[in-house]
Amino acid sequence: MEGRTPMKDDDVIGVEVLQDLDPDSPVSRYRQIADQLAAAVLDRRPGARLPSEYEILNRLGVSRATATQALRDLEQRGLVTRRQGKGTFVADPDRAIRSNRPGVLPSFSEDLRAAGRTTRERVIALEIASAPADVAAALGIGKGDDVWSLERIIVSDDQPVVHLTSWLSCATVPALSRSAVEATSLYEQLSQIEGSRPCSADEQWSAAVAPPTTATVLDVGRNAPVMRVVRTAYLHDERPVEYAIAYVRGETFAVSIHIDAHQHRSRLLASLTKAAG
Amino acid sequence: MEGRTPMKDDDVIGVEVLQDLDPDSPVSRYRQIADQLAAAVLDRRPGARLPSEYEILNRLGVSRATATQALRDLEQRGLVTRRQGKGTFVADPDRAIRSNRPGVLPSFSEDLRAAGRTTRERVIALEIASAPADVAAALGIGKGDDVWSLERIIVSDDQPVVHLTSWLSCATVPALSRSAVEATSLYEQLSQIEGSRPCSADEQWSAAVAPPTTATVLDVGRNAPVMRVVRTAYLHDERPVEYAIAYVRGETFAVSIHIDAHQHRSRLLASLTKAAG
DNA sequence: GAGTGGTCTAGACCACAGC
DNA sequence: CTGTGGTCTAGACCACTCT
Repeated sequence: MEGRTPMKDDDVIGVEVLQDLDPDSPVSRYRQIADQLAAAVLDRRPGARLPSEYEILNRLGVSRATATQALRDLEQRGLVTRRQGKGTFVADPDRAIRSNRPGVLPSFSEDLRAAGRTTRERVIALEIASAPADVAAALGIGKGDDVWSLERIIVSDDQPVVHLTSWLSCATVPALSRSAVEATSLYEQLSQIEGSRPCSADEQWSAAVAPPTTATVLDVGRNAPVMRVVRTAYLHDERPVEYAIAYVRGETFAVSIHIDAHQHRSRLLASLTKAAG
Repeated sequence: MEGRTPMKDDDVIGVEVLQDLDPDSPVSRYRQIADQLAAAVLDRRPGARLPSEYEILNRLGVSRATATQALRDLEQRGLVTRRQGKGTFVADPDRAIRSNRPGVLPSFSEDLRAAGRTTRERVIALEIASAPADVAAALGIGKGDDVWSLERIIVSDDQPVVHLTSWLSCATVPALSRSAVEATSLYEQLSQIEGSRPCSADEQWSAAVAPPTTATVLDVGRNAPVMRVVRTAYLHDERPVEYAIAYVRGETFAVSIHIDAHQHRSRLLASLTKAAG
């Protein structure tokens, strides 16, 4: 329809951004719509308006339920907010969910790049070791079994920010090379080994003092506060594939959480961001 | 089958738990179904099976979309996981979302109680002060404007765990009494003042060393690591109502995050839990 | 093959916001 | 009033899992 209230072009994402759907795509229709809109959202300022459900269904010839599902998908990713009677609008980027790439787990490097920082990874050591008790328990293998032990530093904007050690069962991940990890990333390498792509992860973030070696590597004082992150990553069938302990410079980064009780539902997003103060 | 929890035949939530819906209720049908199932889920062990969509629609006479929406609602709260071809199952409680109570923001006390600990709140000071710059900026008021300053300690299992200071604009919250806050909770009090119920919040968790007064109050050493939490709580119309800075004993509690890339979607839950190690 | 959830259609009525 | 999202119906086809 023509004749909308005069508004800056900047504040509206028109239906024109939507290309016809690919009927042969394995990707569902609502997902194709959502992905197109997600790309458009990135350029826009918070508060910009998205096409309404009816505009989408008229443009693409889908049912309303499909248009609704596309917009709800974006809402769940934290990219937009929806208001009854008003419309769908670009959300505050601080409140976006960590990874928007489907099926891919966010890594520390990704978090940092999402925060607008450069990243570089350096492998300190990659070797086969025998699993300590805590590692064996987390990976569901026997104590003393062979595991890859991978120690890395993530350097961001020329400052060492994360010191992390990962353990992976040699039974699950037969081969791993230092050059490949340095060239791409650990998760990238795992994705290329059939069936060893991590699909979910549990992380625990707590405050701690930097252990001596970490303090040296991160170039902080002996009793410096750090975020201690314990991560277990799982395969599609819930078998653990990676157990990692990371230390993040405490004064530099924080976990941001947004809690939303609108609409009688608690929603919760998180991202690694610059710490306040 | 491998799965982290073995399953018995009797780990089934039958359709019998579902009572007929109240057609006069202002609560939507899918929400009534979800709430009934949520109550049933609490008693069950992870892995227990929920009624299928078809069992629900046959039992209650709703359409399949409504049954689907109920189960998807539970999935978004982190209470269940759904698997194509298999069914819907009770999720690991560690992966549940922080607050399951609709429309209510989780507080530190709630987090601790959810972790199975007792809590007690003690008000150290409640007074009207003039807003410092950072508080004024967060609350969207002028520097020096009148604000409530509320300093509290949360004691859990006879140990001081959280030291927090909240600031609230006197313009938004005209009255506040020490006894009322001690008897219930700050958020409970705010809920009873028309229009001052917090609906959403941003939190930032970072690692820090305990400031001197906090170290004394929490009974930790001078350079002890703590979680520094900065929270801004918002009303329904997005106006800020509370700005708070809290310090949580670092070695005791952690933020747990679960990232799920199943089904081409990143999902993210968080809860305050006991720290590992 | 039977049962499950994933997706989709083509309608419908409602509550809410803004004019 | 119109336009928005919230909810709902009564179907449908599909992909996946298990037997």
